[in-house]
Amino acid sequence: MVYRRTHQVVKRLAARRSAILAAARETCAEGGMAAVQIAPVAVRANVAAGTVYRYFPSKADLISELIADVSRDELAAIRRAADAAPGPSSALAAAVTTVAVHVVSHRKLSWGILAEPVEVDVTESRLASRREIAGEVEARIAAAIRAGHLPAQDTALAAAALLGALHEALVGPMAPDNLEDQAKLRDAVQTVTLLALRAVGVMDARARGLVVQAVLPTKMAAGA
Amino acid sequence: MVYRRTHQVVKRLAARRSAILAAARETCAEGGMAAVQIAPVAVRANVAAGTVYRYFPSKADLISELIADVSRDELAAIRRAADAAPGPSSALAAAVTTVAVHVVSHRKLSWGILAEPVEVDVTESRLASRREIAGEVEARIAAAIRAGHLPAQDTALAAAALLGALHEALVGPMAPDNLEDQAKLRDAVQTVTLLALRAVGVMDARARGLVVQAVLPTKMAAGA
DNA sequence: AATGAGTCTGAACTAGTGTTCAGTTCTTAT
DNA sequence: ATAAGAACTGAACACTAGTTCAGACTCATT
Repeated sequence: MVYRRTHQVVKRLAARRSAILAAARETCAEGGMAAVQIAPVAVRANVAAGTVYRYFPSKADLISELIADVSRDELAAIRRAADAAPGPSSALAAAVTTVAVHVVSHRKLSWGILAEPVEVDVTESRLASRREIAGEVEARIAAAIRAGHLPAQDTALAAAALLGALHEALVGPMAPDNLEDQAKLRDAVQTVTLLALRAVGVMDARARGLVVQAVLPTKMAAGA
Repeated sequence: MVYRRTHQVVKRLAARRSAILAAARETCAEGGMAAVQIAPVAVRANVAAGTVYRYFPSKADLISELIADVSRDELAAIRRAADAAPGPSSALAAAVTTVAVHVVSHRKLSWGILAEPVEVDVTESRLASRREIAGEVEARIAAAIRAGHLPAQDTALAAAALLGALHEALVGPMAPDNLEDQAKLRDAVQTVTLLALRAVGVMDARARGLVVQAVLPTKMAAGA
């Protein structure tokens, strides 16, 4: 007798896998990466600890997938925002604003995905995630340069620096902790976006205009 | 009979303490923070594991002191460089350049001090360290603003963003890994310093001049 | 219904390190 | 020289989480 997975079973398995990943994501959003331990995640996903290992070979794999997952969403949001912009400069501004809004909206999650200490080795996955996001930003910078809106420069270094500025100022340990207030949060996003754009050579006055344009239509409390 | 510590003994104890800290520092510089474990550090300092605990209550304390120690040196170097500059703008450029040169010269150590995962909790100490450095940079930014060389802005956020840009571009996982080459390393430092200064509003042409001035006199391979 | 393959459970196992402490060695003061 | 306090040693201990696995359960096939 050959046992064959019925469609229903396949769906259930997929659902369970998603549930585990979702539980990990929620746990990370609430308590940071340190809280993402097998036992609590399993409880949250309504499975036993051992079951997690039927879906993910190890904790490192689970977290790596979590990172990839979150990055995928982030990247999609960046592309959507940038593609909707009228020109290369606004596209760059939109991309940067999107990142800024995302990280302030889910600070613990972002911190966990980006930089928070983890016991297991997820450097590979984090690196890939950063490369994806940085690559997208780099492409937008390059486009703005080609359009003559920015001075020629090392786009890879510029993209890395730009993202580093956003992250450190908005989600790092130095980030202001009173960002509960919507107005202040908005201010912070605008200020940092402005800084980031100036860094790559957008003229100050022009940058202000772009940032205001880009921030206004963005939903500040955009869901995951 | 009262045992009293003789001067010689006091000196030996202090020397041993320093030796342990130095061993920790070297270990971190070579293998990152992950390599800073009690046993290896003890071996390197020529003491037994237990002895470490006569000088530091716990590993967390040891690492915290290490972080404070490195930060102290860094801060001193920044102040020295900035104070030697002729005006507020050059002082800021000198400060930024100093940070850039330091981090690229000791990348593993910097990464370990700044952000590398550690098992024990050293967030307090890292936060303090960042606040010190950021505070100094912030003061220099504020001075340049007062002198009318920079537009008014949130100096705290600007300092955080500026340092974030340097760190991410030069020591983070995205940093180019071919920085062995002195020339490329120098280029990277210049490029990123330029970006950082532009971010806070230094005009592009002026920034180039300041950076060249600041980079030239700096010893690229400055010792710890 | 019976059967066997697939899946789930959760207590037990494992591994790697920080930490302790009884015994040893060194130093000081008489 | 000797006693007592201080410092040092390093093997043993403890703790924390990730991982495993034998048995229980569920589901597809005949």
